[in-house]
Amino acid sequence: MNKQDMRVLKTKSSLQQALLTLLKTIPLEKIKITEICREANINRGTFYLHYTTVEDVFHDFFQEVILDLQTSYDEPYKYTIPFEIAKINPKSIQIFHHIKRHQSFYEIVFSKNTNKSYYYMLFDQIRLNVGRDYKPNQISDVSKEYIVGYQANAIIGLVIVWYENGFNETPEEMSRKLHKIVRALHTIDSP
Amino acid sequence: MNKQDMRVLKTKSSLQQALLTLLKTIPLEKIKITEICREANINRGTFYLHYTTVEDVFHDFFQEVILDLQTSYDEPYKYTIPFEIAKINPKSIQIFHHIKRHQSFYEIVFSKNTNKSYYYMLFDQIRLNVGRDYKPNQISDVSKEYIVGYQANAIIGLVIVWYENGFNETPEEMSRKLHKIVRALHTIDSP
DNA sequence: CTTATTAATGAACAGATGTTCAATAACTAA
DNA sequence: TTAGTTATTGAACATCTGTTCATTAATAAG
Repeated sequence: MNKQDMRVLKTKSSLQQALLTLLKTIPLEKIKITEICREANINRGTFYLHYTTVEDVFHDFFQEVILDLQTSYDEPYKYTIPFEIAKINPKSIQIFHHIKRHQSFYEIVFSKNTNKSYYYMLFDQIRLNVGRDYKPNQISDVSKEYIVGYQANAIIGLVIVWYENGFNETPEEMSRKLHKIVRALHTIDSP
Repeated sequence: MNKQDMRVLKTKSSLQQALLTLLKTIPLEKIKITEICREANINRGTFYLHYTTVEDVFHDFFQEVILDLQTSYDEPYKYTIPFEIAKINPKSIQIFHHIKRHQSFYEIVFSKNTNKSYYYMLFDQIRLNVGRDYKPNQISDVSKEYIVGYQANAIIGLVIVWYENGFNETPEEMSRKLHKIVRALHTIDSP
């Protein structure tokens, strides 16, 4: 399975293209290996040479989406160093633009029928970035990883509600919400 | 399919018991319908009379777990009304005790290979309770559902990190962490 | 206890999965 | 261009899925 081999590249891209075609009419979890192979004109035995499940093929795509997420997240850093989410211009929170851009992918990510691997890929990437903003000893006796996990999944919670509402709000509106919540949690109700 | 019929009850409980037995050695997503039926001495055709997938059987169990979650969540309310998470005694945050009690279930819930339906059941239940603590106009221009989604999923974020660490910390320690984070987010960094 | 109802069974089916194999075709490096 | 490597193919296999059906057995209600 030489990755340079043109035959391998061709086979993989045929399968990926076939998956995209099928995804327009069939939900991911209902797509059979047999069906992808039929659509791609690839022998079923060949499929198992490269992938083991239909989701494996989807995984390849998702890598690119995650790359775009990182680019989006890096955006505001270009202008604000150090990064403090509570003080930044909400317009520069680009994650919601990224999600809206890949809406059809994220509908799969948040669908209750697909497994959690894509959710965790998203979670990990956001944790990476939230961790970058972390200031040591922010909260005494609570380790960084828990605070980061808390904050990263909170953002995803916002996105899940957005997803449940059919992604109706604009990305700008969502950025504003996040900005307001984070600011509020830092300012209201102080003793 | 009369739900009163003893035969139905017997069949269902046989299948449920068989699932529990198999779960001790095989992960949920690898358990085949054929295997449950073999273990339960139930005809495969009968299985389809009551369930459609292996996960359907698991679902029945999970209902009971969610019930226990609600009971745990209700605990502190008995003593503190109105409920304010930032001011409550961390010992009375019972959710982590609940999860530790059902650790083997939650290992399935958070496994990256199972689908998101159990995650969402947990999320919904926590949202229900976070929503109960909600004070109107907490954050202007951000609707309740988004704030609740944010906070509920944040708590789950904490649990995911706990899960990743093999549930090593005690429930008391986790309650303390949540308490500290919530308090900190309400008190530090105020202008 | 009897009877009408209905759940469970076993058998059968087409289709999908996961895997293996020798034969063939396509590719790379020389 | 050629020779050697290796990906792809098609065929075959056992197993699992999803569904249907007449037959049998268990149950609830009178």
